[in-house]
This record gives sequence, C-alpha cells and structure tokens, in this order.
Amino acid sequence: MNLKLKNKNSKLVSQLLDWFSANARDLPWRHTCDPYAIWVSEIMLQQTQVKTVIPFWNRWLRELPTMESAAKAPSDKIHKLWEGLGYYTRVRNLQKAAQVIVEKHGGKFPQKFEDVLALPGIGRYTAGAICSIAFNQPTPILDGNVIRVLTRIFGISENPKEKKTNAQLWQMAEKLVTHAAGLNSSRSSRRKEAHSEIRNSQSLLTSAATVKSSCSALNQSLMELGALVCTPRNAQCLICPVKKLCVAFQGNRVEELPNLGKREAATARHFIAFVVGHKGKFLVRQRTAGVVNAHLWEFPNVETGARLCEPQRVASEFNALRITDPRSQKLEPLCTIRHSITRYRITLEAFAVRLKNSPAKTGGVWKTPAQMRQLAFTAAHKKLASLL
DNA sequence: CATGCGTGGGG
DNA sequence: TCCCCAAGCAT
Repeated sequence: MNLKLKNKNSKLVSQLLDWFSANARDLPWRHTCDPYAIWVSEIMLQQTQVKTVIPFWNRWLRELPTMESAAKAPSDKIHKLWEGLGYYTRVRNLQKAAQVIVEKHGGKFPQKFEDVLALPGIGRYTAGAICSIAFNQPTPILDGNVIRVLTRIFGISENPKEKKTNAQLWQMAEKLVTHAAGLNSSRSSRRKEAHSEIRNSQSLLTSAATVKSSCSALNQSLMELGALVCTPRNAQCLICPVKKLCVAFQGNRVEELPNLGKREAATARHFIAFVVGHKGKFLVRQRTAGVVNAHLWEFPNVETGARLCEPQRVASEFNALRITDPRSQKLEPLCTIRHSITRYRITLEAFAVRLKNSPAKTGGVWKTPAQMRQLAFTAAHKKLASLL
C-alpha cells in the first residue's frame, strides 16, 4: 500500500514535470529569477487571475524595479499602481515587508522559509511559492488550483477547508515536491547555479529529463494544470497528463470534486454618489483606514435603503452632506453603476451637481481631473471619474 | 475557526 | 443575468 502510493507519487511527479515542460505558459515573471519580482507576482496573484495580473506586474516592475524603490515609494504611488487589483491591504503589507527586508535583511530577500513566512502579507502558501519558485527549495504549496487537482487525483470527497482534510492535502503536496527534489539533475553544489541558468535561458520548454529546478517546476505544474486542464468546470480530462492516475476521472467524479461548501447568498445594497463640480475642480474624499477600500478615493456618497427614484429624495440626501446651500444646486442624473464587492451586489446611482455658490467647508478635497488621475479610486468611482 | 477583504473573467 | 471562483492573508 505504502509502496503503491510512493509509486503513484513518483509517476505523478514525472508526468507533471513532462507536461509542464511542454505546456507552461510564457508568463512575464517566468523570465526572471529575481526573488523580489517573483514575490510581487505572488502577492498580486493572490485570489486574482493571471490574465488580470500581467499588466499590473509589468507596470509595477517598471515603476518600482527594486526592493529599495518599493520600500520608499509614496503611499499615493503604491495605491495607484494597485488600483483595480482589489484587496488593497496586500499592497500596504507588500511595502511594509519591503521596508523590513531593507532594514533587517540588508535589502536582500531572505531565503529561509521561516524568515519569509514572518513577513507581512506572506502566509504559508506564498512563503512556499517563493522558496520553491525563486530558490528551488522543496517547500509545498496549496492554493485553489492545487486543492482542486489533488482532491480529484486522490478522490478526496471531504471538504478541503476542514482542518483534517486541509492538513492531509498539505502533506500530499509536500510529498510530491519532496519527490521532485530528488530529480534535480544537478548535485547540491551546483543546484543554485543550474537554477539561475534555467530561468535565464527560458528553458522551460526542455524535457523533464533535463529539468534542473524540479521543485519550482513541480509546484508550478500543479497550479498550471489546475488553471489550464483541471478547471472548476468543463475540465479537459481527455488531454490530462495524469488521467490514468486520477481517481475522480476513473470514477467519473470530476464534477463532484472538490467538495467546497455552498457560498452565502449575495445581498443587494444601494448607494447614491454626487459628482460635485466647481470652477474646474471636483469634490473627492479618501476612505478611512479599517473600512472596505481603505485609503482609496471616491466621490461623496451615501447608502440608501433602496433604489431612489424621486428627485426630491435624492436632493434631500445631497443636502444632508451640507456641501452647499440647498437652494443653490442643480442635480442631474449621470449614470447607474452596478458592481459587486465581496458578498454585496451594489447599485450606485450617480448625480452630477453644478454649484452656483461657493461650497461650504466639507470633509472632502477639491481636485482637478489631472490631480485625480494621480489618485487611486475604487473601481465603481473610477468609472465615474472617467466620465469627466 | 469564521469572517472580511475587491475585482473581473467566464460559463 | 447571475453565480462561481481566482497563485490567500490577517484577525
């Protein structure tokens, strides 16, 4: 039994490495061996699709190419570079970690797993990904893709979020990457050199027999298979390199796995926003720390219980903001934006307001469109800003 | 350990 | 249109 499993793992690893050698996508962060650049890609890729990340990663590396530049960049700049990616705590933790690396590690990215794990914004997955991909260490990874791939290959029907099952999956991932470590063609003394060779010469497309960074390649192969073949729906089992070893495929259970519970239903919410213009400037405000979209910019807005149709009620909401004398304004419907944020479906009705009188003191700031382009707006409000 | 955190792609 | 979910982490 034990021998059987070991044999299965061995076959899985070599077939995954072969498949990855021939099918790995040409992604920009696969052209570098700079741990800083790989780290940035891993943070951006958390809960975010590859296709979305590519332009953000290119822009970030162009604007902040080094650890030092990231550590000392202004807050406005890092938020603007992250604008549209979501989960903005990630970018603040990224900068905090860069500052820690500059101050405590001499600006050099740490290689010890425990040191990497201790950095803000880096959990078990990301630490494992960096140590394996950048340093070819046999550190396991377990993300959404790997969970899907492993639950199907091994036919695990328990919910992978349960503590016991989750631990089991981490153990499987560890066994696989440990197997891969034994396949490194170079001896330990040459491993590092060989590793940088493969990344620099872009020899991702070599056969497994010559793979020199097996830990890196194995971990990436699991995620790549999950992204390209072993997908949540319409999995391409017929072209899967490990279909013969896959319990779910052999038992026709692919659609059932992984067994993730059901999601909480979305809740509808309604907001109205005001685009207030006066002498070529517009009133905007920065969201406070500790709320959704903290530190990002937006137009003045309020949540309403339901969709507001009557102009009287909209005017009443605007007056409550005490921006100007109630009689000196003109409200014009601008647009309606629908978007989702976490588990809320939001309808945002926007109104343009042209002030006739001077505005009162408000909690916001007056900015020209050119100034606003330097600031990071929430996705919905960025659409409003683009109308100006 | 459950929950909050964003946004956009794709079926 | 609606829903799932994506290279997770912090609290």
